Amino acid sequence: MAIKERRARERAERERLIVRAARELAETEGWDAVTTRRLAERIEYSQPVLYSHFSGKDAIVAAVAVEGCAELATLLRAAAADVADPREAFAAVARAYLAFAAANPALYDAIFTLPSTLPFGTPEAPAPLHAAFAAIAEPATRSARVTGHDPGGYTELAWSALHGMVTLARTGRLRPDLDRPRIDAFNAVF
Amino acid sequence: MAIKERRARERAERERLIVRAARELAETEGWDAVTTRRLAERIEYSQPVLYSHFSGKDAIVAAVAVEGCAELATLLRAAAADVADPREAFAAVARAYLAFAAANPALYDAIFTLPSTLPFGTPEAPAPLHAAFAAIAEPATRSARVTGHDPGGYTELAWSALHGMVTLARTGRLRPDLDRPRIDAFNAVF
DNA sequence: TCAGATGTCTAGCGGTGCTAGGATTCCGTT
DNA sequence: AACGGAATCCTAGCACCGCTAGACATCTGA
Repeated sequence: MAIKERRARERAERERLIVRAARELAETEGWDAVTTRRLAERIEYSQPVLYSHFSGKDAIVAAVAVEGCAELATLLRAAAADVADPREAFAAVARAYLAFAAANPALYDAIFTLPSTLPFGTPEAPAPLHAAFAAIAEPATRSARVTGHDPGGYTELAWSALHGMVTLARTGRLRPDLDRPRIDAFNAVF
Repeated sequence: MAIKERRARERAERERLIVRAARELAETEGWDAVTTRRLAERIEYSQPVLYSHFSGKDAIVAAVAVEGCAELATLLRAAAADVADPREAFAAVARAYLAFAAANPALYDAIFTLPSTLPFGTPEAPAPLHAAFAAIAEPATRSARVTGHDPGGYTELAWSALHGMVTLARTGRLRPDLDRPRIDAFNAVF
């Protein structure tokens, strides 16, 4: 029965290969360049193989997104780890969030902007999704308590502001020379 | 030479027809449903006719976006018109902004989220774009003066928050039951 | 050794944005 | 009134997309 195990191992390995290839291709040439044909060529298999691992292209993007969520969660947690003051901790998380988005634009898109079928608010969402949201929500909630705001609304508002900055800046709708003042305003306001 | 004028008039009329058809189709079935074939069928011409008016599909979307910008600008100006207090005026603008996005999701996408080739920050941007931004920026700046923040950063941050709320809510990433607290937090913070 | 399960590929479907080239209609001139 | 040329429009097709049916090879276990 060891043969079956080896097979399963090889399958899992190939699945990781697909996700990695999709991510790399997206990061270097953008998601538009991630087609099933190019992906298949990249992993040196034919197209249909992709569909034996994932239900479709969306599922591949979703897999990349989940992977990215896990990384984002650890990054945000690390940013907040050694900061005692709640507002300073949240500011550090915000900085880390923006840095992540700037460093991994395609990954960020996979998680937050591409029309995904990922169930976000629901309990059956993959664990990394919850982890990433918690890594934002917990520092935000602590900051809300200090500033005396409703934690839920405050958290989602702050997250919206971060997400809005990322997406508007990416499409050239925000002035780059206002990057600093914008973040200063964020820290002043939240 | 009146013939040439009539021709030009008919051409302009057909161009408006294309933009209107694209907008209606997008609003009823989403931008994915707006294909050049369906658009051509809708205006009762063949596909290539579209390309005699616009350089490509992107240009059609951009035309819809410009049209939407003009409407958004007038809406926002109307919202701020009769409110004396700067912070209350800005809150009214924010409400109008969110209402516009909720009422015209496809139009909002055309303006703010679809990968557009519209030159946003630059001076050569179409007038409606400047008008729409000004309709946000002016009340925001007045509010910033009252609250003692840097106008530029404050304006772009507030806009980012609004835009983030719209896009995250649309993709099911924000909890609908927190809609009110979120807006309350916005009003408390900005 | 051999039937059957498993895995993979080739070929193709209906769709996309976009365009070349021919047909048709209309215009200004003789 | 008739004609040559310009303007207009459509048919047909390109290369690409996501996705899948069915043939082919390979490997497994009796």
